Amino acid sequence: MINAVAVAGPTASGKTALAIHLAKRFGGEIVCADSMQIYKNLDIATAKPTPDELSQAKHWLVDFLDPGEEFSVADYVRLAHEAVFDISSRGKLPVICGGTGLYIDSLLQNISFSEEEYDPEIRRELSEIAKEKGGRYLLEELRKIDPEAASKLHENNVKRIIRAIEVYKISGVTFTEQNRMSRKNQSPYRYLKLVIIFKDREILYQRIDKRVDEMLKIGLLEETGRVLNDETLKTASQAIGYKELQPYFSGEKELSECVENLKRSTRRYAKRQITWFKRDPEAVPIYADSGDIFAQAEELVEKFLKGE
RNA sequence: GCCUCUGUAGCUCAGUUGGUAGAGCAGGGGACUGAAAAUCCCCGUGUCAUUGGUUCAAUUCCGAUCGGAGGCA
Repeated sequence: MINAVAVAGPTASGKTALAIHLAKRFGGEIVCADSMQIYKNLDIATAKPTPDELSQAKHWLVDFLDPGEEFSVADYVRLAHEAVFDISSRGKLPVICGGTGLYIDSLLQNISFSEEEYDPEIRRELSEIAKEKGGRYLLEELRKIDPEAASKLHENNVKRIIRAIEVYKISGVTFTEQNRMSRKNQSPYRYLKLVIIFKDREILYQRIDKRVDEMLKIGLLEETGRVLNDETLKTASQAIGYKELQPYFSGEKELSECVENLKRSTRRYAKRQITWFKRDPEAVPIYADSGDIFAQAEELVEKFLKGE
């Protein structure tokens, strides 16, 4: 079994600083678990670790992918396993840090993803059908092949319906069955998953507002201008920041209004992250509004490394 | 000082020809296996400013008081 520590939590909760602290304290290296910080050139909006922070601990999977490239959990898990194995093989402690719950859990729980099991062509066709006949129709199609998956999806969630049908069309295995299979391989990790919690959400929201203002000061507008001109962007164009500021660049809205929207989007994102993290019974909470998260985390990691 | 308008959910407001009220936004809860910073679902009780009066019944009508906005001088 490989020991690994994960630092999770909502955006602006202080994950980056905590992970660096733990890496220094326990001889660790950081593996990023953030779906946006992986991209090159998107620095400010993604709150990527600064050059100074990057120099304090070795980081993996940050700032390495061209923003024109597509990326998915499957890609992430493959690369992250490699990184964790590499770190561990040299006697260092892998510290997985990021806000993308799906990535963290898929890695730690060793969810299996087979090769090449997605097809943009099928997605395009299915989304055409959804547009013409509606999500309800697609959902009924799915019900014929995988009633269990269909029962869990709402007709408006076209993206998920499409994915479930796609899996069956490509592999002949239902989405439900495929998910079951994906959990068959035991995890090679013994892990401690820390989650930063704010009991008083207002405090987190204040930090978010402050950080957005800070991003604007250090050049978020310039970065956004560059990003908006780049039409090759795929996944990266979904990053919070650029899409909220876009109406300012097109002259449709005042900057102040866009900034408010950006703060709101970030708050809502944080809320979704909180929902994700708090349902995991394995997560160990550390409380950010009632004390020193460094000290709390250190103590927990020490115990974990000792074997309990 | 006088006149007019106004005071209803955190905010902006609607409404009840008198039977204790509802939208948008904000916010809250939840789902989540190849786009996940994405995608999707669910959630509106609040001293109807305060205080008297009329009434079987007042947030709704009347008076006073206290806020706010505008006008006159």
